[in-house]
Amino acid sequence: MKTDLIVDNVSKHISLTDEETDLFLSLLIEKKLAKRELLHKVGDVCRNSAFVIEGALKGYTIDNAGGEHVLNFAVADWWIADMYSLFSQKPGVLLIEALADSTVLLLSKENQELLYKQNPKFERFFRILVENALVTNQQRLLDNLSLSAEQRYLNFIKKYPFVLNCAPLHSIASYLGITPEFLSKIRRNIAS
Amino acid sequence: MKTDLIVDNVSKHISLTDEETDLFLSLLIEKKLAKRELLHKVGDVCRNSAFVIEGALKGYTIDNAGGEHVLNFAVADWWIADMYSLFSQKPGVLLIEALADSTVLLLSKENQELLYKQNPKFERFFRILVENALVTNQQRLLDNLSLSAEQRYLNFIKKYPFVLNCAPLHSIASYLGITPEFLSKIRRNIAS
DNA sequence: CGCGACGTTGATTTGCCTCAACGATTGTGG
DNA sequence: CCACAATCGTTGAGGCAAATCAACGTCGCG
Repeated sequence: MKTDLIVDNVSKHISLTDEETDLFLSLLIEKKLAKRELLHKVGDVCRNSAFVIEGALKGYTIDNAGGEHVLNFAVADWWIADMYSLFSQKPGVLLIEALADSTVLLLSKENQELLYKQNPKFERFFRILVENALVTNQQRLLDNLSLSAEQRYLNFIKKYPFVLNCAPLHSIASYLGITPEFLSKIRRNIAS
Repeated sequence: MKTDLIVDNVSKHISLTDEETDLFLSLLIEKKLAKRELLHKVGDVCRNSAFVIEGALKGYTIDNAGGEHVLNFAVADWWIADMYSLFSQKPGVLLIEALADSTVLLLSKENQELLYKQNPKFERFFRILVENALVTNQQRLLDNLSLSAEQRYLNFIKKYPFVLNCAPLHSIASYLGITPEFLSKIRRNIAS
């Protein structure tokens, strides 16, 4: 199991002894996903956080009219889950799907709670993780309220250039809150 | 100092002994704000979380064109801060302003860190607080991506009816991502 | 090979914005 | 306690950003 990435990820916010690292790693399960495979679907209770080792995923909803709305992407070194469902243990509202063949490490809700009990450091780590996610989300909300579609797209490719390589354009359009057709027109304008 | 409200708020997520409650309360500072007074402004480093005892506040940005964009409201029993600045201790991006004469309890960043060190329960409490804020934010993002302005307004008055009483309509319009004029027209349609 | 997913283009429509103007409140200095 | 200004909510006319609809070429894949 490739564990360097996740150990580094955790070590960015808390420092672990060798024993703590071993405990943490012992609670993870590796899972491979084929392109288009679902990690989570609407109505299921989300039992795991997923840390991406390789590949890419998207979290999204489907509205009454069948339209897809992308809440987030996740690539290597990112965490993803249906957080509403994970935190509340109620049926989830998201689909989480692999955009390419991917490998993730799963940490179950029970093991996460176990970590919290065993060592407050882990509670600290996940607090910081969620804090950062919240700030990123707030900034995205403000961007959606204040910027044009073209400015949002330019922000996006500056902030997440690597996502351009693994996510189809219509998913990026959905993430930005516009139609694929309009994104196509934006890209034409920028190119010229 | 009126402390029942905040003790209840904390007790929703963790259970405290009398000593822990006393410690927590001893770290709070009461602050009164007049209508239009700022709790935080752009460029300042945010040094406190604020818990609202009475009144109402809004957190917002001002764009290059002078337009106001409301990120969030806070009424009694809610927490508010420039979270980007609070977490990173870098200069903030938000204005936080009292919509009416208000009373808040301030918990400084240092005291918050002190609580974390003294007792992991508090780290747990704030983790859960941020988790809930994140989920609410994600839902709002999805609503903005998938619903019409009218549907967002109807959602808003259903979810936060009490905010209608204390926030001016142009701030609510800004929160919803529309102009005051258009909100006015939506309200006319709904009334008929 | 043939089908479905993807990205693009053009024509048309629409949800929401801009601008300008108007009463009704609120609040504030003289 | 009044006069005047500022804020607030609303209305209508006109405009624009982005959606919708329909069509087409390309590619990867079963």
